[in-house]
Amino acid sequence: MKIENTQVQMRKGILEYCILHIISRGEVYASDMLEELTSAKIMVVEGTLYPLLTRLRKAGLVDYQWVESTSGPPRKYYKLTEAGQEFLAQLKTTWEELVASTNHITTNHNGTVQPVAESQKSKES
Amino acid sequence: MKIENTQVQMRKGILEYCILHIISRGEVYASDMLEELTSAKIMVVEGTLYPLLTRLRKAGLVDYQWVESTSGPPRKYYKLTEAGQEFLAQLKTTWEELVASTNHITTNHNGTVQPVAESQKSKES
DNA sequence: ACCAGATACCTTGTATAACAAAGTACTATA
DNA sequence: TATAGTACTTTGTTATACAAGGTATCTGGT
Repeated sequence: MKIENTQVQMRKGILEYCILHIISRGEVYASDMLEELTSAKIMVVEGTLYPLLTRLRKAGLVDYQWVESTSGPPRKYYKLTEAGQEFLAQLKTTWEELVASTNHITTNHNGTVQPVAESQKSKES
Repeated sequence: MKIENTQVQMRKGILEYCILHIISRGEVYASDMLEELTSAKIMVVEGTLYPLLTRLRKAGLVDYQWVESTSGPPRKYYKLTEAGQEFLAQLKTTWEELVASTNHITTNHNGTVQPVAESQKSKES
């Protein structure tokens, strides 16, 4: 079990939340998102972002329009749909509850368990 | 894309962190953990917890001993190994950074993007 | 006109992990 | 010796992050 795997797991879901948030603040294209996520120290790569954006679009949470660039190929500028805004609001609740729950557990909300008495121990198998 | 999926994703990784934390506070067996996680509103089921505990043990992060119960079959009481304690410390850092990064993005750390001018828009494809 | 480099987006294959559901095993009680 | 309750295990399914490689468009130099 590598620490990297767990870190990846932790990012999952949060990524979706962060991306919806970034899109909610104004129209952006993929490189904008990558830049913002990277500067916030949330690692993402293209191979993760593009399929995620496709999933969000297929689910009707985001929509995009092609916009020509003055310095390269056209870009897909994304924005939230109405359904996306509702979804984001739900995610916000989920996230906040999850952080609260985690804090509850990790801030030594202690006192439930006692060490097992030697006399009760059975043989190791 | 169902909200449940994203909620599941969000729990991933966090779960591992919470379980290691619970184990770090004293010897517990699976039902203890389920109870604590449930009361903290973090949903888990047996089919998730047991394989996770097996993974943690194979990775040398936790260890257990069989302890006879006065009211049923014997139980596996888990505790952290030294490697598990180090791992937990690393996870703590990862988690805190992730919360900070997410807050950074979601507390409208705004101002990067402008709406796209109508004149720049290309035709929808 | 052509080519190199930069930019933007897409696809395929692999590995991991949560979950549902069904199964095994042990204990106490009637 | 059934029955119920507790504890632990396993199998199959599904979702998704990521690495790596691919396609398409535009600009600037020659």
